[in-house]
Amino acid sequence: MTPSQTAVRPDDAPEPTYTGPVEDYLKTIYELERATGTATTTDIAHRLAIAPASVTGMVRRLADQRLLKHEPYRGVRLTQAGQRVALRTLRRHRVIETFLARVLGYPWDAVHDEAERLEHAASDELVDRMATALDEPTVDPHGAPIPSRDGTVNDRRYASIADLPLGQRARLVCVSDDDPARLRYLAELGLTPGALVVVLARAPFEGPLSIRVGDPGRAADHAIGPALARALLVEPS
Amino acid sequence: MTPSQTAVRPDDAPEPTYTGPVEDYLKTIYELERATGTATTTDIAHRLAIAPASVTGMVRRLADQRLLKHEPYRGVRLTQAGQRVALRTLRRHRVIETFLARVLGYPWDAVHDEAERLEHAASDELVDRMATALDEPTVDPHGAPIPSRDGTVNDRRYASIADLPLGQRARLVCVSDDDPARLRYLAELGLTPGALVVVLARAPFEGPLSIRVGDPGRAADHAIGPALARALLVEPS
DNA sequence: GTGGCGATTTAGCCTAAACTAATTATCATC
DNA sequence: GATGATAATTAGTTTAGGCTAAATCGCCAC
Ligand SMILES: [Mn+2]
Ligand SMILES: [Mn+2]
Ligand SMILES: [Mn+2]
Ligand SMILES: [Mn+2]
Repeated sequence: MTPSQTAVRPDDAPEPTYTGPVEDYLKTIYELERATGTATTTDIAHRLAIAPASVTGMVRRLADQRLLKHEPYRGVRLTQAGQRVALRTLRRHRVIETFLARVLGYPWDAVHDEAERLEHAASDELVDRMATALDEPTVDPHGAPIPSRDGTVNDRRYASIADLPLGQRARLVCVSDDDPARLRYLAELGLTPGALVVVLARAPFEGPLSIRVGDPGRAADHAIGPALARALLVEPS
Repeated sequence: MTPSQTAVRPDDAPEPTYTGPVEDYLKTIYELERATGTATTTDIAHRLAIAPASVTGMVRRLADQRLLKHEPYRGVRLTQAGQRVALRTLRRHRVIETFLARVLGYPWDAVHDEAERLEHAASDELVDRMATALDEPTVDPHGAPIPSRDGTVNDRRYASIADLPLGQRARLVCVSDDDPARLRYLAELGLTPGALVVVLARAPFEGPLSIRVGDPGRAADHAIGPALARALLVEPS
């Protein structure tokens, strides 16, 4: 667990405020860049559920504000300034999710949608107070790392359970959080962060995986599809 | 303390969602109507810190949506539907203020600005969870009544300390919440909801009031201006 | 009743952020 | 090296919610 610097703040200028849509674009681009190297127009459009032409328009505005660089027909890359805004928004989102789950008893499949709106309305002051009340949490309810106040984040890459060698014991680290129904299903299977998992068998041709979930004695076996498997990140143990 | 019906919900239709600006207009109009009978263009503009011409435009849109009736050059009145939205927003605002103060330790002069934004992003679900966690509070940190889930509110009128007879003992019920500096000053003077107050003297020609604040033994005397006095609501006791 | 003045509305403009339809660029394939 | 298929951009439109400047209304004083 080596937290590594991914963005620095160059000075103490009072960070300007951005609109909700702008924060969501930057957050999405940050995650796409991290996942696939560069963020393309279509990917961004798909994630935000808007038309590709709309993305082109917003990307031009964000480039004007030096929040990203746009290579037409190629993709976009966040600047340091853009990354800073993205990480601040990601911190808000994840601190809020954690607060809703731990303090207000929200089920883990309901926190994401609520946080998706609150992240744009909550002040840094509020988010910091929540973080303090939670004793400075480092991961959100789905296992995603929470960036620190000063914009550093644990950006360690984990393997997906889809790539885990047969028989290798591992801990579930993180699950993707955007589909409530999927999250409810995962909880039913005991697939929450920290759970012990082993892959028993993997069927060929994009077939299902047989997995054993849970600590010895209370383990249960399940079969999951390859798409679901790719959304589960694990750490061998 | 007789809670009286100020709005009813006619059916169980899923209340549509409104934009932040719309909610703020309706909330402001509700309060102006309550305070002065009718809400005028200039009053609304002044409260929301926007140009009167902008208010005329928005009022037309709100009238189109049957949220209020507009008599040109005369003023506006909320419809039942408009009142319902106003009270729901007011409930959110006040529950959020109370939560910030009691659970997260916010000072009472900082909760209003934060709630002014969060009230538009928080779901009813979240607000109800906050209210439950607070054991269904009935007043916010400034003493204003919190509308219930079903849209009823204690709309009892209180006298201002400016109108209190000399020597009459009274309890401070509610202070206006929009000026942080004023709130900090009131706290310094011990003028928080529940405080015992007596008017000792009142200078003529809009002069200052001499008041005694606090329970016998720990009481202190202060002089306050008439404008400040009008912002302090009391209940004789 | 007429003037004047403050309150209000109208007219015209702007920005953000979305859309659809049409055009253009890139790239793999023949 | 020409050709589609796919991705991306451009062009033009829409809606919400602001703005300023100009016109108009309501009402009080004379
Ligand atoms: Mn989330
Ligand atoms: Mn969001
Ligand atoms: Mn308030
Ligand atoms: Mn507000």
